[in-house]
Amino acid sequence: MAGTRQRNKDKLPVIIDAAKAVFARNGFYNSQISKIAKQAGVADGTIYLYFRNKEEILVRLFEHQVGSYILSLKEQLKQLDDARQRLSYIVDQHLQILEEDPDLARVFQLELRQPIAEIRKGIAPILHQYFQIIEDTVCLGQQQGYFDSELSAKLIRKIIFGSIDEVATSWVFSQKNYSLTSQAAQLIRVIFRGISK
Amino acid sequence: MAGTRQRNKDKLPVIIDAAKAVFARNGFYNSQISKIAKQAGVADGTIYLYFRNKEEILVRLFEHQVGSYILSLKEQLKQLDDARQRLSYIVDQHLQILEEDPDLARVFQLELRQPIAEIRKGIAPILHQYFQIIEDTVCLGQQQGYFDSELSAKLIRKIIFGSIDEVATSWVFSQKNYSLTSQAAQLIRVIFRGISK
Amino acid sequence: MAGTRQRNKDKLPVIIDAAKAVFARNGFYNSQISKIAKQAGVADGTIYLYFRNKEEILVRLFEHQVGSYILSLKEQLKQLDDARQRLSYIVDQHLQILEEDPDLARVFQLELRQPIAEIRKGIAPILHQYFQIIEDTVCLGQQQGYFDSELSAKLIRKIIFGSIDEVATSWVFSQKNYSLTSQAAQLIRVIFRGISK
Amino acid sequence: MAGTRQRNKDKLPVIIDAAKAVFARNGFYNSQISKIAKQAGVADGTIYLYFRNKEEILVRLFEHQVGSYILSLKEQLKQLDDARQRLSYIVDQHLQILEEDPDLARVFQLELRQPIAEIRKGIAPILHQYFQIIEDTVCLGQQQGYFDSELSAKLIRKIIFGSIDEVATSWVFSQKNYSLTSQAAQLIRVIFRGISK
DNA sequence: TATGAATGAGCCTTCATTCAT
DNA sequence: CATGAATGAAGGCTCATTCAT
Repeated sequence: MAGTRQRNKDKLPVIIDAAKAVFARNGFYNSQISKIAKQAGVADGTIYLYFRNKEEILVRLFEHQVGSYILSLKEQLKQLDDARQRLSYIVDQHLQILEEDPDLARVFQLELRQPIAEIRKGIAPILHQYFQIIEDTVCLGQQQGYFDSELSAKLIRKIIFGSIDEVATSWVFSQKNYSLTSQAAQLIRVIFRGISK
Repeated sequence: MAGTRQRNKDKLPVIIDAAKAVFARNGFYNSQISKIAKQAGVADGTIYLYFRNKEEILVRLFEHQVGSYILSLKEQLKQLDDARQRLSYIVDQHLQILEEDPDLARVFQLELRQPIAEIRKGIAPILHQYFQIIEDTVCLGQQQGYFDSELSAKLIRKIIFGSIDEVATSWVFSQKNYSLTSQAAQLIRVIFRGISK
Repeated sequence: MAGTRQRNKDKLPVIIDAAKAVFARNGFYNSQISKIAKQAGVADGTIYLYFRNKEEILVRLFEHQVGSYILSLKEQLKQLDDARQRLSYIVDQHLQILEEDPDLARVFQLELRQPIAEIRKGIAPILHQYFQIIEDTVCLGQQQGYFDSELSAKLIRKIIFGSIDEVATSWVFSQKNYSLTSQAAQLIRVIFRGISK
Repeated sequence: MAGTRQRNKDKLPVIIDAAKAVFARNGFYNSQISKIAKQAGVADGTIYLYFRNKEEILVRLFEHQVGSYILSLKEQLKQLDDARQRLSYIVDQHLQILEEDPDLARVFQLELRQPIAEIRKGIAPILHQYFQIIEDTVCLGQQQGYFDSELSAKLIRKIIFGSIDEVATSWVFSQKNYSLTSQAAQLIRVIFRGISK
């Protein structure tokens, strides 16, 4: 008897957490629905009450985590007037979140890079929101006279995001025998120098 | 016509070119061996005379393109004494190669990001060679007194590669209605400022 | 709106009507229980308070419609003494009922032909009652000296039923741009000539 | 090691024969591809080298059997000048073919009645060819003055086909303890009387 | 070397049915 | 009686890989 039937519990977060763990451990391609269901303690079919298909699990996992993060990030940034402080905060938090949740880091830095149209399209809106926050912060810094106004804000965003992303990916591939956040200070220093007036 | 029958020629480069085109058009996951074989004008089984499996095609495609590039890159860098010139050259060439071959760009920036162990491991040695060239150049610049010696060369490499990579990926996703190499100058300027003494 | 919630009413006829419409529109195989439940305005589980399984819905739909028809048919036939009049009436009514209810026609002529043992067995008793009525009428006609007594009544029944059935099926497949009952007269004429003394 | 690989043998007729037997024994719905493959002595995947999907097997089985039958039927009919002889021949052969191959009879009379659009559409062209032959024969008989010209040839065809079909279906359902062809004579007599001038 | 027909393991998804509420 | 979330068995189909020719 595969467990008594659970009712009235919201299975959505349970499944998302299970998927995160399974994806991190096995990779998206090798994470069969049955594995995720088992990990979540639900039946295979139950997954499909919450998700249209396997790809959507990955997309919704991203939305779930990043969507709420963006909300709190926006809230926190309001507290800071100085664009340099804001940018610092963004980089710091980005690295900290990944370091605190290695499964999440693995899923974000590796599995989410699936070259599957449905996944890329599903992720795009949220990702672009995050890009926008960075670009807005850069623009603010330019208005405040801290950052070089001759540089394209979009290009700077690519440099910032690209740098963080590569630092994070290297850390995931490494044995994680060093702290990810410990790289934040130097990373921010280089970025600031690079884009300052 | 998807390729006339090739005879008595080495089929290896033909297959690699075919794979590049098919991967770029359909994505790795949706590029069946039979599609690649058809595009190359050979039988399905012939592919397996040259490659152990599908993953190896992607890896060898990478090795084929990047391996020879690294050789010529090393040659060119020897001609330049100034680490700043060398770094400039690296960034420039990186972007230029991708811009000149959109299929290659698509495969490198998207399809090669497969979270499949065999692919990642296969690519690693060559990729690390490329990373080493960048790090060596950074160290040289530090010795020459141009770059800040207090910064970790490895971290700087991550920033440089991460930035280029993100700029390239954005371009691939875009309608490519702007020049990729046109971004090189600003990108290099930011990097230089960021890591200069 | 696919049916407002019914309360305190016998849901059996509601479900049967819903099933008829859904079967006619989607075919038996593509008519999920959830579709029928939605159309009937009841919960999926409610269906199983009235029917053992999906097949039984089809069978009981048949019983429901044909069973009561047979009762009234027998009643009507009693009014007629002449076997020729009786047979005429049977053919007429058969076609008329189908023409008046296109959903019913579709279900009877197509969906009910499921090669599923449970369905065939469930339908058989009622269908055989109908066959018996036809055969009895034929026998009566033979006794009355109208029909050729050398012909097997059972064979004649097959010819009569087969003819009506094929005429009806053709009509269902057609765009129904002609009247089904308009074929009754000619059909009866051929049959009568065929079996008359 | 499921048997040594068979090469250069045309597996198409082998699969079709296997499908006929499996469909007859289990019904279309309960005839898994793996069952058909096993019966045919090929791998599951091999089926899909010859058929797009399960439905197509049924359709092509019909085409295979009826298509060639129609060719020979047309040939034979040419030998006969009298429309009455032709019609006799058609009915006779129809019943004889089914009686000689009980598996075929079961598939034709029961399994082929699947209310699945793809199957109905696939069968239609061939079936209509057969209908046409019957209608043409009826028309010829009308021109030759044997059959009543006031009757619609199409309606007569429905009566003829419907009658044969019902006789055949009854026989399939029966324990087959009587000869199907033995019914031909009476059936033809009734039809002739019914449609004669 | 080259072929391409054949293989068969593997998995996502559906949906009839159940049962705790 | 009624609900509808949860179940989980079942199977059609794909496609990387093999190997007799």
